[in-house]
Amino acid sequence: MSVPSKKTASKKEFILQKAALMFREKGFAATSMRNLADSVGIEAASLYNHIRSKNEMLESVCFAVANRFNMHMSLMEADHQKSIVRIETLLRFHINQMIEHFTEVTVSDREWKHLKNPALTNFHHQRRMYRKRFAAIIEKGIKSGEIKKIDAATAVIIMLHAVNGIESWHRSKAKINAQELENNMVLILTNGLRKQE
Amino acid sequence: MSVPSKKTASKKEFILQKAALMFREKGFAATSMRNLADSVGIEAASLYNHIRSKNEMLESVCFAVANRFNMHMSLMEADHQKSIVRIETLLRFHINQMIEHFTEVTVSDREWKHLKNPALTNFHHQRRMYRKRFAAIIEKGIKSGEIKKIDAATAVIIMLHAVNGIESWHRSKAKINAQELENNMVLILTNGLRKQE
DNA sequence: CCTACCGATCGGTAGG
DNA sequence: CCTACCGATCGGTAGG
Repeated sequence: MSVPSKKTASKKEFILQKAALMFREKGFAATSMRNLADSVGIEAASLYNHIRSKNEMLESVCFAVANRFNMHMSLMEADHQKSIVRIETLLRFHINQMIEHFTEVTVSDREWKHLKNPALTNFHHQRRMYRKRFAAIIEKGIKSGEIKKIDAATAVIIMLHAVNGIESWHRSKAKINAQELENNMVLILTNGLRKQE
Repeated sequence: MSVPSKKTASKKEFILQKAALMFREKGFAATSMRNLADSVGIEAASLYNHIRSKNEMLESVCFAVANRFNMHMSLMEADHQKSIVRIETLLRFHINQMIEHFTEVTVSDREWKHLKNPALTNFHHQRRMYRKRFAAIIEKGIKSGEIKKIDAATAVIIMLHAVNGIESWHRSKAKINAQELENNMVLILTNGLRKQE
């Protein structure tokens, strides 16, 4: 049968999950199809009944993540809010995505450079566009006087990278809960560390 | 001659520089000794007259970086200053290291998981200790009332990861200069985004 | 989903 | 610093 049954469809999902886990733990290049097959419980050759190539799996992960962020950005742009509220909403979305889809988001962020063209160029372009849209929101807040006069592009890269710190939180033992983490991050990034007199 | 001459010593440095560049661009696992040999201009086998193994080169890079950060932390602990000043000094040091030693610092941060034991355990331990010392400085500032009551561990991971954003700045075309970047980062991270009324 | 296998490439060594 | 080569492993295919 060339039409995939429900069973093979979910098996493909299972393989993609395992692949994402290994890509995060060992990196894309250091993950072999034989490693992956072992963790799935089949022979390496059998993987190719479900997926086309190692690279196709990376594409699945990266674009699934990119789509979610782009969708959210479009939603936010349509709903008119004060800039400071939008920035806080964006931050909270990034934090939530990092917690709820930890493996996928981390793989997408760290391993996308191993994509091949045309996926590589496409992904890179989406990434730059997303940051431009983020910077535009901050610039609007500067013009309206809600936000300090800072370099918007610098603010964006700080926000986006700071959120990656959740990786350390994720692995930590004595950790605060997710809600506290979120509130602490938003507070530090929007209001800073220094106590106001 | 078993004693290396000045010439072979500097050739080793040259190889290590090229290796660091490739580790950053393609990742450690995706860099082959033949790739590296090509960029150095010799045969792959000849590399082994200068270095012992691929992994040894990664160790050189990672521990050179770790040593610099640990040294600076010890210097700071000896020089008594207000917490907020210390945090700002730490931040500026991280930013400067990221700019001045961009390749090495990035490789150390992103590829250290490919180290083998005992180097892996050693490096991991140094990393955790560094973050603890950083957190202790923040906690002292909270107790003295200079710093907001936030989770110190969260503040540390935000700072350390935010600084990695310099990678994006480094690749950017229309970029602000290094001093502006530093000042913007320190301002945003210590005083936040929101304009005070 | 498996056995059997492909050509390519890997890190590294022997010997000069 | 090179030629020649090692065993191991890579992503992927043929054929059932």
